[in-house]
Amino acid sequence: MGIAERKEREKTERRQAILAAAQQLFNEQGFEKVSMRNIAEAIEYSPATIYLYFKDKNELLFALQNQAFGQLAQAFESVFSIQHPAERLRAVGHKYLEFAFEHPELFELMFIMTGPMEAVEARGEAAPWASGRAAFDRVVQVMQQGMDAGVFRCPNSESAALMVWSQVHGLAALFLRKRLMIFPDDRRHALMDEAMNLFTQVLKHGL
Amino acid sequence: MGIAERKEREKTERRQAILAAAQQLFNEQGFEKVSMRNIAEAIEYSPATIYLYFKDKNELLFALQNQAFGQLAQAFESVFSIQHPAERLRAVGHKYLEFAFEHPELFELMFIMTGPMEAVEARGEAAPWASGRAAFDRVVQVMQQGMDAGVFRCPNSESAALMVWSQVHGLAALFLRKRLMIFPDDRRHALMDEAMNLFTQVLKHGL
DNA sequence: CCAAGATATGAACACCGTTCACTATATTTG
DNA sequence: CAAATATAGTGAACGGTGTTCATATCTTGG
Repeated sequence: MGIAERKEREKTERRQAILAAAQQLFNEQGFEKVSMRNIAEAIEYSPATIYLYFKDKNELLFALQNQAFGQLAQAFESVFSIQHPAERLRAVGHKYLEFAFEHPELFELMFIMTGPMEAVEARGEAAPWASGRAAFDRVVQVMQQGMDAGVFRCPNSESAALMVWSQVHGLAALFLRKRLMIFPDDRRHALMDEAMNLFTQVLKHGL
Repeated sequence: MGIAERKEREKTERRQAILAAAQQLFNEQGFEKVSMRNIAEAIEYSPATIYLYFKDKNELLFALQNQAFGQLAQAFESVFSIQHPAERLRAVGHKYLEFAFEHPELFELMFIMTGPMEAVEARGEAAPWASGRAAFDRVVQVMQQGMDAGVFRCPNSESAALMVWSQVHGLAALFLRKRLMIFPDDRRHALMDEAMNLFTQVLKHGL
């Protein structure tokens, strides 16, 4: 049945084209400009057509989010070549912030927008949101390696990873949501660097 | 000129009524249901009327945000009766998380929604966003006290406050945006507690 | 009592996500 | 090959959003 296969292939191609158009819209216009109508216009289809390939906008955002988490996990890969656990952890934090600043729209998608998570809830799978978990597991792994090497002393790699994740996420989220406007423009970045440096220092010796 | 005064008073009263209605809508229906039309309906006015008292929705949200920051700063006040700096800092973090979980809609307003910050940017004042700064300064103060007492060893109370703020904010933001769905329901809260406990532990002795 | 100013609003504009009856095309069947 | 059927796509509509503006009403100083 070569025809059925071709149809299948064409279908996923169109699905991919929709995602690509949405992705581009995200990067070039910002998440607020990503509407079903704008996406449709970009691929020269009617808005209604998108609903043949995605149940609703949340499902589309969810698919996009999964791609983004793939990219983030990819960005983490390079840190595993770093030998010392503390340096490796520091690199993970750095990669996270770097990713947030270089791809603020993907950061929105992954960590701030409610839409994709509503799709996760609507699915109600037993092991939901695998792409998010996979990215987080990279950090768990780094913590575990540090514990195994006797460098980190903590009861649980998962909670330790959550602590580190929260730290860098908090900084990135406050910045991207303009909440660091309480600081003068010229002090802002320096202050963020100081906060991060202090954190790594605290991990070593305490406050 | 008693009349002019009365007019002035009535004007601010109506402004306040609008804010109160919006506040109530926030608490009872969630931030997504707070529309100009819903607010107008609640106070039995036309939507257009609100624009006589607020330039646009962002200005209204900004006013609401300021009230929320007042409440948060208020919630921080009690920690200053705690003697030991480390315990006091721990209490600040606890208060922050408590506030986030008890008033998730106010948390949205203060730290996640883009609307209020666009109003701040539109104003372009020399010292913008004073209410946010005031709340943050409570944490700076706690850090400074710890440094003065010789308990905290860090170069700068402001960057140290930013680190602590980011830590608790990150945890609250990840939770409220449903990003902790990677954890099973029954482990979630325990894991958050562990992460917070680990952080305070790390502040003492390092990792 | 009238003119002027303050206050309020209905209707409209341009968006948004979503649905559905409908058409046009491609494929399968008789 | 023709008829029946399945697939793909869409225009128009529904109810929602923030916002603007001409119009109407009500209050007040002269």
